[in-house]
Amino acid sequence: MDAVFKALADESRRDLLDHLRADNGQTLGQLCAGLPAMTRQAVSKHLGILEEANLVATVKRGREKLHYLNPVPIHEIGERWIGKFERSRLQALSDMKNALEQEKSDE
Amino acid sequence: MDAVFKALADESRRDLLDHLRADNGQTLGQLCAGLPAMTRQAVSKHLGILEEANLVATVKRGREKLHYLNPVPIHEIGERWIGKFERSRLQALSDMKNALEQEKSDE
DNA sequence: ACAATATGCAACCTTTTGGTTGCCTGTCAA
DNA sequence: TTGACAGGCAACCAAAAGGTTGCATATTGT
Repeated sequence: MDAVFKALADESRRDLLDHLRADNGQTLGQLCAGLPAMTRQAVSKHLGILEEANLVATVKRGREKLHYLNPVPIHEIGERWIGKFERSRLQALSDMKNALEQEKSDE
Repeated sequence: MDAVFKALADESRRDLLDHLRADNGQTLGQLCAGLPAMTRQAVSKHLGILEEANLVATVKRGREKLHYLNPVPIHEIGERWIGKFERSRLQALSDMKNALEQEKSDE
């Protein structure tokens, strides 16, 4: 679990997860295009860390490598500090918040 | 949100959250007693970081300061990368896992 | 008032981390 | 086969993070 938290501690890596969530199964090159402020080697290093933390799974296809977001470790974070009752209460709250924001963007 | 992930990146701070989850509202001194491998100043620093990340809320009572775990930011982590459908699926899986572990410890 | 208790603040040091540059390997298409 | 494309590896550097020591402040009980 330590690797998961360490991996999530960096903004660039969270951005990478965001990009994968928006478009799953991207190659290193594609992800680099989405983060122009970083060299390919830096992105590659970050992906390595995310992969080691089991937050992304990869499939090699020819000379390219596809990256997929794995949500399981993220889900397990909540299991650690949030009780069963608290969870449904918090979920209700954030659902309500989302709904309100939805309404707001509709008007 | 950055502060939250940074705060959770450290094992000692996660331990502190565990201790608070087990027994909410502890003072600095009490928490130190639970982590004998660290000086009071180190624990204090960690608590400061957790407080800044809004993961713990504090109440001053006389000369002591009580620390309470705040689960809201933790819950919001899942909201970022886990979709609505995925969430219920993952929850069902971990509930099943917990149930199986429960049975196992009963026998 | 005063000593003990509970915590806060700041300077300092060591390790870890994010990032870069440079070079190497493997795969595809002409 | 050969050049271009996709990615991997390693050494190195600057910045950030965790931890310690030392001292200061505030509250409590006698």
